[in-house]
Amino acid sequence: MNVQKSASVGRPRGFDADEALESAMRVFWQNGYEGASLSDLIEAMGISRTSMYASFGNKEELFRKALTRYADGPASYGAEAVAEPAARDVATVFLHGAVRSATLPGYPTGCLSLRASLIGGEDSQLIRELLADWRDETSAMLRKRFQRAVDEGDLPAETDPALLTRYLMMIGNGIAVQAAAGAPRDELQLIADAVLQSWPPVLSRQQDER
Amino acid sequence: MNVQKSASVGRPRGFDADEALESAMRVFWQNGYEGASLSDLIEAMGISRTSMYASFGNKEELFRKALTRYADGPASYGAEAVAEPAARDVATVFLHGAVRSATLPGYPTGCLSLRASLIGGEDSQLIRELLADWRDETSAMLRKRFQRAVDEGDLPAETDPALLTRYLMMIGNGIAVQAAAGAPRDELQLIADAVLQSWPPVLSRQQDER
DNA sequence: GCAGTTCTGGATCGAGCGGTACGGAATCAG
DNA sequence: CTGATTCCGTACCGCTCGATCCAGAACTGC
Repeated sequence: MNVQKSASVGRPRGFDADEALESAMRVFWQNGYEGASLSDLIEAMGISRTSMYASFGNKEELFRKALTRYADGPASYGAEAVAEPAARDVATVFLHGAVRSATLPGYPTGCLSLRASLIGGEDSQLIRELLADWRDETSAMLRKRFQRAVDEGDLPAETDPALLTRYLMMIGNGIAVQAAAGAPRDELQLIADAVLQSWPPVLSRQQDER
Repeated sequence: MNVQKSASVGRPRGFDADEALESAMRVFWQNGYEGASLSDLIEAMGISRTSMYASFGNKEELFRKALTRYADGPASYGAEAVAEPAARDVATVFLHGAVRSATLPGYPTGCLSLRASLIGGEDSQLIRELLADWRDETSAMLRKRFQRAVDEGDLPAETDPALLTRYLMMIGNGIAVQAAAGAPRDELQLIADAVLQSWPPVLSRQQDER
């Protein structure tokens, strides 16, 4: 399932599979799944088509591996956030992580998941489902964490953990889009701080405020 | 520049150009620019390739016309918002419009601009610039409106109109992404109301709150 | 040195892309 | 009816897409 190991016998591999995957991740991050052609990918990876297929399977599997690398690297802030001791800290780490990840120097701006998933023809259906699954995993983590916070009295008893999660993910998505549109890190940082100033948000299902 | 009018002499056009453009808009909305192939488009429009080229020019011009239709129709809430009498009303109309537009029954969820612009190869560079220009127009409208509100004392004197605009656009983008991810309208409505509860946001450039 | 195995680069595949050429169909003015 | 004009459907263009074939290069064990 993982990257094909270079065998002990036979001609040794002429490139570093880890560096090649890093390069592929950046191309997918910049151009999305369909927007990244094989020619783009192998040029950035510095290897030939044949080597890519031998080492990574095909384009779809290459993307899966690049996404795993992304989730464990630049986008690991979700897992870090839920480990925080208080709900407010969870939100703080999550949003600051979103800002940092979306404006990493030397990397494309915004979020790989968003860039790759929003659009596409029928053939990238599997990719969109893969990315939806990944986002659902993050959502589930946050929801359980906020449920725990409610149980512990860390959040008001009437808090809806699922809705609060959606609120936080929505802000994170907005940050990623603005970063992709060219917003500088310091402005996004100020915006994230402003959002955190009114934590927790007033998400009442009962009354309509307007 | 606009849709080629059907001439007075010769064989009359066998389809309604307005209905065809509406169908094309939906396909672009659903699949983005590159994700919508000519075959998809003409099938949805119910016309042949030749008729599309004769009436709309080419794929890029068809998209431009679909975008204009989108901006004047489902996405006209930006222009409506800046006509409101107070800054708070501007934000309210803008966010409620974003929620409504992103969850219109019978239309794709989310925002056409986002779906079409986030990714793509080099050939869709012009399209991304076109969409960036459109978003910049909306930004400029809001910024000027908020500047006026500051001048009129409707907003605190230390408010940065550009940053406040970015904040509002960021929330709108987040709503669109969440809608595209399947969030129901009522949840997004609650989230938008929660954002509006803490209006105006505390966007101080001077002090860092953390 | 020699077989066996693995990696590599170039040529190439079928499919789908956006776009076009062309002849027939439908309508106008006379 | 005739000729001019315009619309429409089919077949096709060159190109790029993801993916594969194949011969040769580079390494290990013997």
